[in-house]
Amino acid sequence: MLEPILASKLPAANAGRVTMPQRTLPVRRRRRGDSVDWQKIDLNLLVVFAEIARCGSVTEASKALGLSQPATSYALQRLRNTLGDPLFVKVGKQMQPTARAIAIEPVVRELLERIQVEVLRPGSFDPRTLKRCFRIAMSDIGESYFVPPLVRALQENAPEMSLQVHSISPRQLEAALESGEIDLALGHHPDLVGAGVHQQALFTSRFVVLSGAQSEHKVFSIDEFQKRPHVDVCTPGRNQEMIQLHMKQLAIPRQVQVRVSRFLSLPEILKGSEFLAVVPLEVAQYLRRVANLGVSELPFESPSFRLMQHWHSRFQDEPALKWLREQIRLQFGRSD
DNA sequence: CCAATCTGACGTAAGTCCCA
DNA sequence: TGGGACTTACGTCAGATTGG
Repeated sequence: MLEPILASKLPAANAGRVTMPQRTLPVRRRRRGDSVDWQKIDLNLLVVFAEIARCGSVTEASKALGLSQPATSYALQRLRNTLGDPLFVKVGKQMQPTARAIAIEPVVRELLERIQVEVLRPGSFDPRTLKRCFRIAMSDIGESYFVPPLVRALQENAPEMSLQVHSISPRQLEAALESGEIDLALGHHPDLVGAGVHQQALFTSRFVVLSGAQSEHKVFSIDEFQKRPHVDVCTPGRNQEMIQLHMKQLAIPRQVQVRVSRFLSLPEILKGSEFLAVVPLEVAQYLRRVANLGVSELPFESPSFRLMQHWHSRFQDEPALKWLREQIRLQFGRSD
């Protein structure tokens, strides 16, 4: 049995019932260099810890855990002895976490999550039967390019899974990946290089000129490119900024007469007009297919950019997301 | 192999503390 | 002062270990 935390051997006259000790529990301190006694640590204690931290109450935690309140309290006592810290102290009606509890809570949560995903679930993953909704962030045109092949792959291999596309500004992407609001971000996101973010390059792309008539398959001279009126697409993504900056650096002035926020606005503006638009190759190919627009090379060397898939390390090993990333790599990945 | 013993977790009952 | 919340002693039980 564990040593009782409190010196509570009672006088016989007290008939076995204890006088309550001081509120501040004299927890046995673990000395630096003490080795952990693995025989005393029990993962269930971490589950109890996480639940008390979540509820701020031993009683509420015990209800959530399906234990009696004393059993939960006893579990907390064992964890206190193991870690050498009170972990929670009663402040008013709440059990407030100590500094140590605040420090270890995210670690404990991540551990429990990983155990659930990597230890308890593996082997049970079957894309044919798993019901899951994948949440992917991409641009409007990204939706048109990435989603159709992805939906076909899902229908073929994972009929129970569904897809939700989110439009999230580049600045909020990292937080959305970290919180699990989205599972994956697809596109050109050079800023998305946070410590916890993993990435995989799918392919390299470049910019081309989109014009109103499909017959217009020529290479524009720099003069004509500059003379014709332009439509600029100002999407929240980074690649439009990149090409606009590139042309500025090359000192290629253009007459930008229209600025729009979506690629999908281009067909109606370009059709039958003199307007030109500089867009990524995949966007141009898509719009040529659906709207009979003309696609030409730029009259100067185009900068290139890489289309990637990004995800957070928290979900690096989740089987369903591993499977999804592999499907995306198979569908869109190509060595350039 | 089986009975005795040990160990540890849980529930009950009850004491204490704190706040409204 | 009563009620809610936490803690502890003690009894019980189940699983592990030990010894014949």
